[in-house]
Amino acid sequence: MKIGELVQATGLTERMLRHYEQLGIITPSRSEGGTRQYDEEDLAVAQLMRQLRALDIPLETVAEIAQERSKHSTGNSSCLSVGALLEDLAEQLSQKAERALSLRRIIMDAEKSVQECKGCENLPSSKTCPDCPMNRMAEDNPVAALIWG
Amino acid sequence: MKIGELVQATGLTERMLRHYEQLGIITPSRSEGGTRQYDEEDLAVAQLMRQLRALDIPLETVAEIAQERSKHSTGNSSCLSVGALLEDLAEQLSQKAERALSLRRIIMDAEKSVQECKGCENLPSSKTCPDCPMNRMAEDNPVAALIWG
DNA sequence: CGAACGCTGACGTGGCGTGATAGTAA
DNA sequence: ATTACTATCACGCCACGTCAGCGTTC
Repeated sequence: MKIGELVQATGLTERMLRHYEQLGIITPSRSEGGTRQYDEEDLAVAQLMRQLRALDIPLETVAEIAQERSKHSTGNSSCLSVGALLEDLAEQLSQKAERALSLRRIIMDAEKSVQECKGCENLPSSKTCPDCPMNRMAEDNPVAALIWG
Repeated sequence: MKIGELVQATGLTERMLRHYEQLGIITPSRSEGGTRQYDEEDLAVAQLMRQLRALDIPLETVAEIAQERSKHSTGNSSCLSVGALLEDLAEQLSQKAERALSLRRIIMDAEKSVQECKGCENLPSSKTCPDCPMNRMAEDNPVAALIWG
């Protein structure tokens, strides 16, 4: 498929696809005339890029992984290097997932507390609503502190 | 505590803390002379910021949450708005966690496949190692396609 | 009183794109 | 006629870094 079709299929822009190519991430073959010819694997990688970008994985990180294999002359040595890069990335993703979930808990706890202000007609601040449950919540929930600060 | 102590305690920089203040995220009191005085809640929020930034949550998103309460004159109305913002963020975090974990699976699958090249002395590419398991893997694992492309 | 620390304000930087334009080729 | 190519330059956003020049704190 040509670049326009890939744009349709992925929602990426031509600019992005060419940029990724410059970084060695997607390397389509070319027609006689120089037109990029993307295959199914290129499509899969392009879609992968959307996921990676949605997770704010830097293009450089991806580029390193994409290029590592070709820096080696044996399967054995490339396997070791590439494996290390993949493990790194997997570890980062684990941490992100963990962080996201733990933060989510904190946010939902804070939200529960916020809901208790339903129906309250006081001006919401520690001075104008001294008995508000938010006052205590802000002491041990940072998100509550953020809101209430 | 003064800004220097907060820097020690959080690993953030002075610049970041002042920036967060400009956005209304952390609002320490001031001494007579104008020096920022951070309390325990400010510390908690500063630490929260590290988590949020590690997850690439835009400062603007955090700033909106931090400032929403003060835009309302009753607990009831602020509760509704702030609650909605918190739910949004919680939802985003859920999605991030999901994405991260699903991507992690794909990466680890690819890595498993990569490990099979241990001990291989061929030049690692589809042409020079036609029977390599990577050839099949690249067809249904986008990360494998990225490496092998 | 002086060294260390803090303040504001303004400008610079790096990552990640976006867009525009121009001229050519498929 | 439409689409794609190279190349280049500018622009913009975000989250800071950096520096100058001056005020505060201990």
